[in-house]
Amino acid sequence: MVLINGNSCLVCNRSSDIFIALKESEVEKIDCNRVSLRYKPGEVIFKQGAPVNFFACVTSGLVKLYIEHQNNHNLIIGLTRPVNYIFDPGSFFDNHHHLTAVACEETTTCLIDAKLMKELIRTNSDFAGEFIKKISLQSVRLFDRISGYTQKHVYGRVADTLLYLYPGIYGENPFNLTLTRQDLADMSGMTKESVIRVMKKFKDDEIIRLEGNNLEILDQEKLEIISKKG
Amino acid sequence: MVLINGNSCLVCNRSSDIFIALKESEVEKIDCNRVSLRYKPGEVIFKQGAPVNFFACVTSGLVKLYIEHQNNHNLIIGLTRPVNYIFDPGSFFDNHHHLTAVACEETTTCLIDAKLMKELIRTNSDFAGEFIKKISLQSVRLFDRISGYTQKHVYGRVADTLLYLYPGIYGENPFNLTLTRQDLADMSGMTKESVIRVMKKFKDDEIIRLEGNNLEILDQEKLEIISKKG
DNA sequence: CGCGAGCTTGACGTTGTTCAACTAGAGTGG
DNA sequence: CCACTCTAGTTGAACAACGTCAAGCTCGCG
Repeated sequence: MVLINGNSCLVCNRSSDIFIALKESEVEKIDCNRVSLRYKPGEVIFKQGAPVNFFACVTSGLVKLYIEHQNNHNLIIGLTRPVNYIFDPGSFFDNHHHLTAVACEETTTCLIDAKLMKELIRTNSDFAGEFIKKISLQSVRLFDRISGYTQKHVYGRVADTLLYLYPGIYGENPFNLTLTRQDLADMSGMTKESVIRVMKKFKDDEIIRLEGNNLEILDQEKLEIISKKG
Repeated sequence: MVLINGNSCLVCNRSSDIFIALKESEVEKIDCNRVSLRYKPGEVIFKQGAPVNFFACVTSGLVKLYIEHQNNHNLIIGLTRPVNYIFDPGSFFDNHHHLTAVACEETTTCLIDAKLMKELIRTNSDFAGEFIKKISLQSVRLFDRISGYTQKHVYGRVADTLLYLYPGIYGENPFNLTLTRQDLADMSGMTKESVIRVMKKFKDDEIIRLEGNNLEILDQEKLEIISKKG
């Protein structure tokens, strides 16, 4: 990873939306206590179990957040696209990460000293409110996704994952899939072989078009039906 | 449900621990804006999809929180024992419940006007901080449980559930199981038939003692091994 | 050119669901 | 006080879904 501290937070058009709750003097404080870094695909931003030293704000690229499991079977609980802070609930709970964050593409993040963020939360209740909203949003999304893990069959789960990818993560429709098949499996709670088989079925049924890593959702409506039916 | 408004919050020994962040005048405000109700087993406290009108604090009994699913297959994401607020992230996100809360035993709750709570969060940043901590704690617990849903086999999942019940939910060891087999299934992401079969195996292996709804954990250590191994 | 990582495919076996039948106990009404 | 109904729990058999394993493929890179 490479240090690339650029513009001040005050003029950065990549600043997070939770900053609206901050006064200019507070943003300046953040500017003085941040580091901007560049990560290559596969590089770890923070690791489950490690103490929380900073808050990371993704300013470009794509980051996967997952729970590590013994036998290489991780569970990806979400992806973070710019511009967004990575909200690991462990930051507030026991000061240890409960998630691992890894760059999936060439990614840049701003790291901000955790003590400063916590102080701002303690002193600025509007900012605290924004934080509560963000954490809640993440929980709600998690609810939506996990209810599928146990209840739905593989087709429904892959459909869920594809609908999460577009339009949520990749904004355009054919898009270049920067996640591996294993990542898709870890997002859906299944094996990569099953992902491949389901995707092949979707391709045969002309629900998607897939060539290598170029993926196009052809029939979003049908995907939604499959997602609902399980 | 029956109205049973009792003592003032100021002298109630059942007040939630997040109240430590409140000034006396703020607690008094809450006291004026609350209702205490009694629920019978099976009664709904709030329902997924409904607007958030109040915050519920469980003062006695046991409450299950679940995500509703089409075909009667719910997913219980947690249980709430007194004295604790029920933290539905929807309260902060879009003002609609994303969970259903149902009493499992004879249960009493204090309902507090949502507007007041939100105002206190907005004006008292210590209180907001306590809220963030609570929501985070809930998320972390959820992480621990959901990672098991997709990765573990039925034995590991039931072991998880039993270890969550004791000592977390039922404080004493033999205990009277007030949850149904279906509830255990909904907590473990499986069918009630499978729960019964697994529990029978545990019984045969003398890991638990089970007579009707009287359950004793005989070998907690072995349960932990099964939980880890999956 | 050869190596390795990621992807794909097929055969096979296990796990856990489904379905159906049966039991036990609690509540109800004659 | 006894039939009745209803719900929760239990058991067994059959089947399908999905994971496992093993082999082969593709493509980028040294």
